[in-house]
Amino acid sequence: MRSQPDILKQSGLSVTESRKKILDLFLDAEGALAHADIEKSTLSAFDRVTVYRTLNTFVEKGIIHLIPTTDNSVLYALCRHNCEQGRHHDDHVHFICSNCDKTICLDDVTVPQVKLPKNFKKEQSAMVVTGICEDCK
Amino acid sequence: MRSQPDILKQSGLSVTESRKKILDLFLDAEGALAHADIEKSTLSAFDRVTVYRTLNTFVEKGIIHLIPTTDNSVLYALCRHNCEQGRHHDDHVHFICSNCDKTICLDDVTVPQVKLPKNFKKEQSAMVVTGICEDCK
DNA sequence: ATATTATTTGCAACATTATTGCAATTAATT
DNA sequence: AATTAATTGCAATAATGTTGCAAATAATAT
Repeated sequence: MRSQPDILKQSGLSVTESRKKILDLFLDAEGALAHADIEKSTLSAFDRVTVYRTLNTFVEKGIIHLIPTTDNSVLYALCRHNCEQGRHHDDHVHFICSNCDKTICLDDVTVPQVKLPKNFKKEQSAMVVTGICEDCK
Repeated sequence: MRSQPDILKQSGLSVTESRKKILDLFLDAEGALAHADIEKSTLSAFDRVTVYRTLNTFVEKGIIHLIPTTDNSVLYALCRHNCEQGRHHDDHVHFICSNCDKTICLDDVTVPQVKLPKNFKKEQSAMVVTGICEDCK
């Protein structure tokens, strides 16, 4: 298993306290994290701005990916598979539990292909399923 | 074709200027609208707060539905099919053009079923495809 | 190991987006 | 037309996100 310094170096990033700590949170998290979760977990050890910048950097480098939501929130989750900068192999379904509100990456459930109307060209597709997760059942 | 007063009355809502106007915008729109679009289109005829409240009310009543996005934006689109309060038959794929940024409801493309892991219970599912739309091709 | 260079961080200020209470207005009901 | 109920606008507040710049830290070269 790769350590945070490895992951950071592989992405060409300086290894800093905040990046290590935030990456740790993702490695430990079962599901997705929001900016607010990270601020809470780090007990404001870092400035809000640092958290924003770190998350953006991680997305750019393909360490984490964005998850679609229907409210005005931004959710991030680790790219478990081999994502590269820019091109994500983020082809799994996301599950949002309507009871505990956790967002879980269903890494083994692949987003199915759909046939688009003529003259539409697909780049990426994402799928979000809401319902009751295994823990809340 | 139903007029805005009909739609509003059927949902048990008072017929007001702002609701008629905002509903009109959705009826005319080809795709999805954001709060900002509505403020722009109404040229600030209504207070921002009214727009927020109207959109929330429309979602509650099943007149419009939310579309998942990966940025911190909230997108709304008309429920073309027979949505009821609470239960949406919002089973079509949404397409976001990465060139013109428009969001289009692909009413004829149904969200495919996926098999969830054991102990997950599905309620709703949504799918968003990004790419180049027919107009930008 | 230390000095230099490059990168990152924190602070302050600002911008945008969203929410709440309450009085005034408008719509629905009698 | 009068009464009641619902909606709106305003003001204040909260939450969320961005930018410039100096100080601090990490990476690199000596």
